[in-house]
Amino acid sequence: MHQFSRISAFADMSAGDMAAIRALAGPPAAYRRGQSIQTQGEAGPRLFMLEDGWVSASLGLSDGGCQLLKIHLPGDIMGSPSLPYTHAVDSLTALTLCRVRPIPLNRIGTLFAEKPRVAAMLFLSAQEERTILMDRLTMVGRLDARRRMIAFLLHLNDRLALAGMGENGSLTLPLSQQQIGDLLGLTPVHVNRTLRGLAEEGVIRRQGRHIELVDLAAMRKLNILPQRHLQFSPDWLPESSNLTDLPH
Amino acid sequence: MHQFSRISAFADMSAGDMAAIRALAGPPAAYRRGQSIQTQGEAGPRLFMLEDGWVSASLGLSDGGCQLLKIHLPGDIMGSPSLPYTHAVDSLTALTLCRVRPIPLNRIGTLFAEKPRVAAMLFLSAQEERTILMDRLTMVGRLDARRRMIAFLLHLNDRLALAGMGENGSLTLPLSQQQIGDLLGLTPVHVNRTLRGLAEEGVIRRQGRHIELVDLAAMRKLNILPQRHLQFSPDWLPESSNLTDLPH
DNA sequence: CGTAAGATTGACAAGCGTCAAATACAGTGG
DNA sequence: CCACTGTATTTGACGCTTGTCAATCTTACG
Repeated sequence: MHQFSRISAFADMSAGDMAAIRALAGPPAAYRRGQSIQTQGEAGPRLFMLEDGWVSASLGLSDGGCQLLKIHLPGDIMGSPSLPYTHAVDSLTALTLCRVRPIPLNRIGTLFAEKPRVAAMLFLSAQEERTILMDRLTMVGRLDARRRMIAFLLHLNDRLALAGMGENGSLTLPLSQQQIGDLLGLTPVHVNRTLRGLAEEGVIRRQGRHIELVDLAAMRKLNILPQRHLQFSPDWLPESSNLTDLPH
Repeated sequence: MHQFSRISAFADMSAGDMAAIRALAGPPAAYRRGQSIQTQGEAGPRLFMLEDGWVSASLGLSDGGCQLLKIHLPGDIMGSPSLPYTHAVDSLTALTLCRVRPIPLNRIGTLFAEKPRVAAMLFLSAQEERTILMDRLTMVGRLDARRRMIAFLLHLNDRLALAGMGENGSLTLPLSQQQIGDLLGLTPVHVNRTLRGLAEEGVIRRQGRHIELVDLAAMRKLNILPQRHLQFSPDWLPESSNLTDLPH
């Protein structure tokens, strides 16, 4: 009940629809910080639901480089980009101690057959992720380091707030500066410089990996990316099938 | 018949499934080069199928910057990233004279209700686009200008080859160097320098906007991004509903 | 207490952006 | 057919953001 109220992607879903998604997943497995859940290139895509903790999705390059593609928070479905491929396209790594539930692929098939409305919302969720990546691409392609950092901190802050994790304007990252660099397309050294700069200007305060966004309003004004407004239950969605739609 | 044999995303679809997608779209409208099909921020998402010509999807920044998100080729569905939102997230602009067919949204709803297999392939198609964006993000975040250009040229060459448009190793871009820069996260000046460099090294040959990839093998060796292998009809997909599944 | 990983800092180099001017090119109207 | 005009391409000079290298310091943890 608790962690599913904070799935941003499914914010608009009915209790029954949420139960349908939740029912897909198997029993949870635990991973320690740094442990690999899925390795890029491994055969056969797998699906997961993140029950608790933080997970990174990343793409490794043959020259040793690494790009962090997404920070997964509880409630996220992980592994879906690999579904149309023969091998896993990204690596999933536990950023904190976390619990992960596998989702058997054939249940996705029956979901499409039996619960068209939930399937459509899964489709919409994929499109939302696509838009988030479009924003990320724009951020890395057209913004300088300072603006990238601000956009990143704001985005994560909003996601955490929406998920009910941690108070607004205050976050503790389970990421090294190396990893923040891999996320933003910067070197760890420059991440450090950028953070120091923001702190010296008084835009943020920090101690260790804890960061406080001092002047949220000023930061939002510096954020060039357009605002997005979710409308997650459009009127063209198919009706709920009323068979197994009741919670519990 | 013709242009649908070149939809990479639906390469594995049965004739019946293809017909189901095709049947969604309305009559085509024509757009001249530079004309806007959809404007970022406009109310109410719309869906399109590109019948003929090239279209760019782009995201404008409030400081005047612009990021090209995707080059759409014939057969592509356009506008889907905006579906979960109240307003269009990207702009669609004709790069060449092109024909575009609108897809009424409610038909997507009935598609999910009546053709679960086709709906699932639509879902897979969204995941494929997501993976392509993940590759783009990695490219812009971790590769220098030279490698970005090579990866771009290779990617486009492969897409065109797969679509049966133009011979392998030879392409004519309907993009200005400004637009290539917006695609790769570079300035037009640096795009020019990079292209000149590649030409001087003999990796490519060019006259105007026509580019020949002289040494495809060498270029592929320089391409750091991992290769992807589509498996677009996994065994967990739901069965075709056998009502209107026959071609014609 | 010792060790390893991460954070911080400085000096330096380089890739890319910025500015500006020159050239080529396409479309238009006379 | 040609001058005219705006747009895209090309090129050079210069500067700044960011990357690279390397040393030091801090922190976490066994």
